[in-house]
Amino acid sequence: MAVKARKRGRPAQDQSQLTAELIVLSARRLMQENGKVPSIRQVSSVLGVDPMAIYHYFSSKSVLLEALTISLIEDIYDPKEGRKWQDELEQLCKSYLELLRTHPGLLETLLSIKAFGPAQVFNQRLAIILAPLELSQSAFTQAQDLLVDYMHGVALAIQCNPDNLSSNCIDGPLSLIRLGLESR
Amino acid sequence: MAVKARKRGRPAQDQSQLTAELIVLSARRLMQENGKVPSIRQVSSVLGVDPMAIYHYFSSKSVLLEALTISLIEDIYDPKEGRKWQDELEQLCKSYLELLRTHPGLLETLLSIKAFGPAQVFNQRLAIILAPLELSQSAFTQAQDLLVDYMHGVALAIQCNPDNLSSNCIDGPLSLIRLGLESR
DNA sequence: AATTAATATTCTACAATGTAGAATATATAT
DNA sequence: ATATATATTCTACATTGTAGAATATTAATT
Repeated sequence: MAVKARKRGRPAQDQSQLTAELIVLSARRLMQENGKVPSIRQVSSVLGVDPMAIYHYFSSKSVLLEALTISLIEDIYDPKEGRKWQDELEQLCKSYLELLRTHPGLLETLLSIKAFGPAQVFNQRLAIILAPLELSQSAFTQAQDLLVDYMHGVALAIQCNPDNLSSNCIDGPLSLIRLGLESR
Repeated sequence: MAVKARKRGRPAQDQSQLTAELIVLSARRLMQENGKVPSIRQVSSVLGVDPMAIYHYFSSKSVLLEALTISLIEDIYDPKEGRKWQDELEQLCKSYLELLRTHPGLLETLLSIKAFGPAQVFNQRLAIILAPLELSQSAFTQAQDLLVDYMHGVALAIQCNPDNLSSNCIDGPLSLIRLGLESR
């Protein structure tokens, strides 16, 4: 039997309602399954709904992708007090990378976000981790800029070469950065 | 008067002939003018030719973009002997960035290229520049991996935020990397 | 010179995509 | 009871990459 086609117009209360969260969740799952940004039609299809229904909740696809991207924040490693900053740094970086690796195609969205997104959270937590080093303002900013852009570069490389590259490829470069930081 | 529509079939000898180079050149110019990867139809339009004519020279759009990307190699800074490695490094990085900044949308193509592309040239010239430092094999690879991926990350950031960012944003991070290298 | 094959091109057409705008059915407010 | 707001489907369009066929010119073969 075919899935019963929904009627036109606002659905009755017993009918399942669409929500922004549901849409983001479906898009996110599709993204992880297929390794790429899904089309609006694909998202609407798994929700059993007309493509245009999505636009009641998100004014455009890029707005939906922004919401999706912001929802990834919760998966970023949250540093604990009183551990070696070197280890914390590695964990933060790898969780961030893992996030981007498992959600390919979001980099450009992420970098275009004006609001408080994953990149800002990364920077914020990086600040906490590097605090014990008591770097000068400028030295800290240098490290921050270097690290976050390096992460994005690696994420892109992994995205374009998923088979040859893993998150471990940052180990060497990270140790070089640590060296630079320690010699301040 | 309208541009006289070309006849179907192979053109006579006096007619201007299409070439792979001409196509790449047109695509490249369009890319710089419009700040994004052109559609096949746009390219064919400035060449006064049917879209499908392009496919006689390139089997797919991505193959054309690869050719375009490889043609950018000639714009990468070629380091001179006997200068300070720090200055040469900066020049190499900035020329590479400039290249990517003026040809937005090629990053993914660039990173997918199996053949000898701009990224390989960057790495090669980096090796020449860093030679005087006499780094260990592993230290050198670390620096190489860090730098090239950092460049790509910055390029992406600039691409997503062309108004707020310039090539100078690498100055701080570069000095941190130099510090790491000098302490080897 | 005649015929055949290769080459360079246009033409037609299709599927996928984002999304504008209208129609419609239900819920809520007045 | 009526009007307005809300949530949805329907229809339609422009853009894009590109497959496949038709066609005109050139080059190779007989």
